[in-house]
Amino acid sequence: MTPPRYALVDGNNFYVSCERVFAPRLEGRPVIVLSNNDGCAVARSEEAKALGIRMGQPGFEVRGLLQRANGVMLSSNYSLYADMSRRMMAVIAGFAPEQEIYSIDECFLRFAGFDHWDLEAHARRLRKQVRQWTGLPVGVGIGPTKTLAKLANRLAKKHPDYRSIGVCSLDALAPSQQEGYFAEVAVEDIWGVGSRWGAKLRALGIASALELKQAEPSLIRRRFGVVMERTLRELNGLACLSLEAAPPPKQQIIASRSFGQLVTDRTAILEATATYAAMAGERLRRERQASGALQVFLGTNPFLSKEPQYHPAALVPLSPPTDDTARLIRAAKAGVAAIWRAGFRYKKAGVMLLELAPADQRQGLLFAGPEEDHAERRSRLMEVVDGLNARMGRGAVRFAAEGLEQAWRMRRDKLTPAYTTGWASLPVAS
DNA sequence: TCTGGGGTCCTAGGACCC
DNA sequence: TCTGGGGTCCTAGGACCC
Repeated sequence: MTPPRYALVDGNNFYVSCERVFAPRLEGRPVIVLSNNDGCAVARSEEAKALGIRMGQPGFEVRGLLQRANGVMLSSNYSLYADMSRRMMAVIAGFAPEQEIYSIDECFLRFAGFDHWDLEAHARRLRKQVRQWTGLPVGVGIGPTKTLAKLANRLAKKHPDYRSIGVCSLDALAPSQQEGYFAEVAVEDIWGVGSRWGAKLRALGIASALELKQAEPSLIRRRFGVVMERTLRELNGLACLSLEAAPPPKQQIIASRSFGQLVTDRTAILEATATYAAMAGERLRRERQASGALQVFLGTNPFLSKEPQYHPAALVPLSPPTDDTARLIRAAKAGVAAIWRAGFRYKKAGVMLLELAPADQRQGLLFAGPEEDHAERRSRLMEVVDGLNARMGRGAVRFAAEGLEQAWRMRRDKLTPAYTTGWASLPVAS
């Protein structure tokens, strides 16, 4: 029996593709989707890439270019992408016994005991099905390890030999053919090699996937550590990374945002951090965890180098650990009280929940205060709040501390409708 | 005017202990 | 002439991912 095969399936230009499903006017034009606060490009259509717009490039830098090319700039519509992702992942799940959802637009599949299958043909059917049922284009790469599946996926999407098919299986290639392709892949395009390591590898004369594959493992281990050595071994077909079908419990939860405008007002900071504490709390309860410590952090705008900079943080212990938004907000306020200073223009604030542990294994207190006596009622209250917000939209029910006006909220000037998750925004076919 | 947010893992070094 | 060695825990920083 041959060893298992891995596939990596991912959505092409995922956020842009999600938008295009519901807005045919975006077809054939340069389109970019901006990060939160309408900051930088996080997704680009092929036409936008052809214009030279880079990943992470600030929106204001490309506005003119995009306008001249009849292009479109959109705010990110995260609830739309999350919903489209769920649909896409569900369709893909029907094609393999094991699936690891790796990010909003990618998943790994593992095929063990599929010796007599034509996985490439299988992947083509998968691709067609996803397109038909969700409207989303995906690419598929297949290989004996996750790293090789990633590399094959890259070929499937970028290489002229594969682009039109959208599927690439390394198994279909003779070793010499594989080497030819590997030689064409830049070393920083390998999964696990970023720009820093890429530069260091190049300094050692290792510039392509082929050269890393053929490098001396002990040298790589010594200079780059165990992670890179694993990458090297995976490139050589030795599976070092397993499929994680069930996501491990989170170790920390972060909720943070940049402000729409610079903030000098203490009340605004308090409202914002209360809002982030509530967001983090909601995620915490969804994970069925409780937090033993909360950290609040603030920051000025590091791009304004002439302004005084201040990036404080405060850690507030939560004893006993909690998943109650009211307590998280109280802790966040205490944190802000400790670090807030007048005279700075703040750009960003956030809340981190740390020391997470399963909510049902919380250690009892020897001397329980009135707080604990109410724990049962509190957790029922939070359930109701979460339920209402899930049904009626985030913020339908919220704590007064989060503020009403929320003038500090991030910019989302170019937001598309909630096509799939809001009744009022359902597209109408006529 | 204008530059995101949310995560993980590894390593080195210091403190502390025996 | 000449200052041990090893283990654990914690933290900060650096790298990576999407």
